[in-house]
Parts: sequence; C-alpha cells; structure tokens
Amino acid sequence: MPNAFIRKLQSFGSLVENDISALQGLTANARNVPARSDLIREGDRPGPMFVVLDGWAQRYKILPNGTRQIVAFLLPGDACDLHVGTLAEMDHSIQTVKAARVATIGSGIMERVMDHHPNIQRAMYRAQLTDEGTLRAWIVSMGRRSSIERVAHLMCELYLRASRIGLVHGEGFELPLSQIALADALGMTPVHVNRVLKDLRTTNAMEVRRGTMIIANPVALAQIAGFDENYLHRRMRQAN
Amino acid sequence: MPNAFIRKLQSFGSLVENDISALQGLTANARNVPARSDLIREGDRPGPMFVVLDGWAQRYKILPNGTRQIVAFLLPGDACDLHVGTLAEMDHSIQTVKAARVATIGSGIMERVMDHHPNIQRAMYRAQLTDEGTLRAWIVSMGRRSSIERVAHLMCELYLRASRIGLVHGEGFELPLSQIALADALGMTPVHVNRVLKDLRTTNAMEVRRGTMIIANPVALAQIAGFDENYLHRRMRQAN
DNA sequence: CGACGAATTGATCTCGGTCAACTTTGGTGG
DNA sequence: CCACCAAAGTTGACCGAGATCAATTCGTCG
Repeated sequence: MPNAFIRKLQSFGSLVENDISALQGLTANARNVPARSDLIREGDRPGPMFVVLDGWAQRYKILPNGTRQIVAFLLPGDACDLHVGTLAEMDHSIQTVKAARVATIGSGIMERVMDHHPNIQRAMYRAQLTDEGTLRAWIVSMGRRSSIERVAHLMCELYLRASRIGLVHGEGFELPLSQIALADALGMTPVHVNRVLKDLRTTNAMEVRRGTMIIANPVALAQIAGFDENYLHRRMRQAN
Repeated sequence: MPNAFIRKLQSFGSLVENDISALQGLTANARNVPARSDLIREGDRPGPMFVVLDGWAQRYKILPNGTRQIVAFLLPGDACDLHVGTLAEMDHSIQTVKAARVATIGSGIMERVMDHHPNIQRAMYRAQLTDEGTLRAWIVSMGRRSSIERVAHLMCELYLRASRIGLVHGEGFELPLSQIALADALGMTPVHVNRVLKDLRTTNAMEVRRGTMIIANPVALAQIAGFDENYLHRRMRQAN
C-alpha cells in the first residue's frame, strides 16, 4: 500500500505508475521523530520540505511576548511547504506533536520532480489550495466565532480530516492535543478551553477521554460550530 | 509595460518572452468592474479564476449570524484561485472593494497554460506559498495580538504589499477601506477600530485621511505591531 | 513513592463589545 | 448652488465573554 503522502496526492488527481515510484523514491528516507521535536525553527533558512507520513505535527509561532499561536496541524500525508527559497528565513517553526514518521525532501528536488511529473505538480497545487481553504476557515473562526463555536469547529475539521485518511475508528479518533495546545491553536487560554470542553461534554456533543476524541452527536456539534448545513451533510456523509 | 499580474509573477521567477505573451493573452479580456460588485459568491460553483490588474478586491464570508469576516485583500497582480474544481462550491465570496480592472481566466485554461509553461507554474506556486504566509500571519494576529497590535500589523502588511507594487507615493498610499471593512478584516467592531485608529493617530504612529493612509512613524508602528525587528528592517528597507 | 505536567475549578478583572446618540462626509437631485 | 439623505465616522455609558490569578486534583512515568 502506498504511503499517506502518495494516497493524499492521489486523492487530488490521478497518478501513473511512474509518478508513484518517483514519490516512493522521494519518501524512502523517512525517519522516526520523537514527540515535540522541532523539524525547523523560526529564523532558520528554509531548508528541505517535510512530509508527515505518520503521526501529527504542527506549525506554530512564538510571539515576542512569549505567547504561542499554532497555525496549522499536519496529519499523515500533509507536506510542510517551506516557501521554496522565496523567503530568507522561516517566519514560524514546525514541530512534531507526537512521535511521527517524516520524510525529508531536499530543497529543489521537489521542484525538479514536479517539473518532470505534471500530475504531481497538479496534485501538489491542489493540495496547496485545500490547505489555504483550511487557513481561511481558521481566520473566520478566530474573527467571528464565539469560543464554543471555535472549539466545535476545530473538532469538526479535525474529525473530517482524520476520517478522510482513515484515522476514525468507530465513533472517535486519536486527538494527541493537550488543552494547552488547543488553546494555542484557537487563540484562547487553557482555562477557558477546559470550560468549553466541559460544556460540550455536558451537552453530550463530544468528549475527549485519554487522548481520544469521541463525537457523540456529530449533528449537534456541527450545529454549534455553525457549519453550513449543506457543507456539513455533504462532507460528513462522504467521509463515512 | 507588462500588467500587474505579469509583474508579480516575474518577481517570483524569471519568465521568458513566450511566457509573458501567454499571460498577456490570458489577461487580454480584462474588464472594468465597479466597486462592491461580487465576482463570485459563496455557494456558486467555482468558475473561472480572477486576476486583479488594478484596484482592490477582498475575499469574505458571511456567517449564519449575519456577521462578516474578510479573509484576504487582493491588490493589483493578485489572483483569486478558486480551488480549481476541487470543491463543489465556493465557501466564500470575492468582491471588488473599489472600482477595479479584473481579468477572467476560464477554469481549466490556467491549468493548461501552466502545463505548457513551467516558469508560470513555478511562479504561481510560489505566489501561492506567499499568500499562505499572509494567511498564517493573520491567524497569528487574530489569535494572539491585542487590538492595537492587530490594527498596526495589518497596516504594516498593507503598506509593505502596496510598496512592493509601487503604490506608495511619498509617505502614504491609498487605503480604500472603511472602518467597517477594517473591523471585518480584523475580527473587531467598527466602534473599537475607530478608537484604536484614534489612539494610533494621537501617538503619531499613523493616520488615515480621506482614504489615504499616512505612516508618520513606520518604526513606531512596526514596534506596536510586534513586527520582528529583523523582519521589519529587512523588508522595510527593501521596500523603499 | 515522588514529582511534574496537565486538567479542573473558583474568584475576580479587563479588553473589547454593545447600545445609542450625534456629527461629518459625500453624493444626488431640484 | 444648496437642500437633503444615506453611509461612515465619532463619542460616551455600560456590559459581558473570556482572561487572569490561584489553588487543588489527576495521571503518568521514572
């Protein structure tokens, strides 16, 4: 079975045998990385591109006042584009959340492969657009949603993404995020995240137990999140 | 002189004569669009891709509760990628802010051109990555910056972007955004935007007069915004 | 067992939102 | 050229969602 990166790209456009073996070659050097290791740090010169084959990672930025903002979660199959030499230095860091398996693709190599494999090029471009959509959704959440809506929305997003890559088993999936991490992703304080989670738990919408998120009532959760009805149903159905 | 779109792509990688004439052909059908016209609406099927050649546009989303979140500003040269058929329907709308000149590139046509022009492909990909960086910066602002920092940061961003495309004249540049629009971009209320602008005005950092933003003290503004010192200096210098 | 990080809960505070009035600006038509 | 109108800007009074501060409790791992 092809790895998570290949599977993700395949979902964005058909790849031929030749494309797949190229990707296989690119990711052959995958290594295991322990939890909470920085793959690259803010200020570093953008180096290689990383691909998460297994486990979770996150992009984050530490502000001058010491607070942290997580800007994206990277699930298996996700690639960390590093501005491919456009920028002089990284404006944020990338770190594993839990133990992960990540492949490293030397800068320039990916571009060369894309030049020779239009299918890969196209799939990467589309993956990029999808990521952008996720970023926009985060901005909407942070700007105009209440804290409970924000939490619910992030959970819906993660649930959807997890289910697309086959990480949902039964009613739940592994959520290796502390309340501190959630707070830093949602622009809230850990204390308030805790209270909101309690709310969601007592209203039987969802629950996090020992690193596993359980969505007891997906419809209720999506309604709290303010998911567009149509959007929700289409996606939730196709996901299952 | 090539149009703003071509100039922007050139800044991301060299284009040959052949590439440029292809782009010229793509944007030959540019038309004038009055202010506040929707180019495409949430729920529409993603159609063509739009390129702003002159004027301002914005991406925004209206939430179920009626509030609006602006997710990006599009300046001359910026393209509105529309998920190229990945998504069944738009999850946000795109609208002109002021009278603008926009070219329409049929869906599929851009992909075909990119397949035949690797230089364009590469430049588009890099432009995409840059846009993503901007989105991440917005998330950081909304999550972890105070209202005055947020306002100052957005102003720094717009100033930088305007200066890169030659829109800064003397100490200021045209800012066709009402306080309502700023509020919707920053996740604040118009009332509070007004107060923050007053603050910035009385501390002589910056000022908006009749649609023109004047940065009296760029260093002070950047300090308020929490711009990374190095980042600031490098960029601000290269911009002038 | 001991210890440290994370989760939980209560008390209190504050930044920014809400509500409401009034002023300024810019555009339109008589 | 001015009267009028709508939209945007401005200001004050008050409120509340979420932050802050602080104290336990819980879980896990050496």
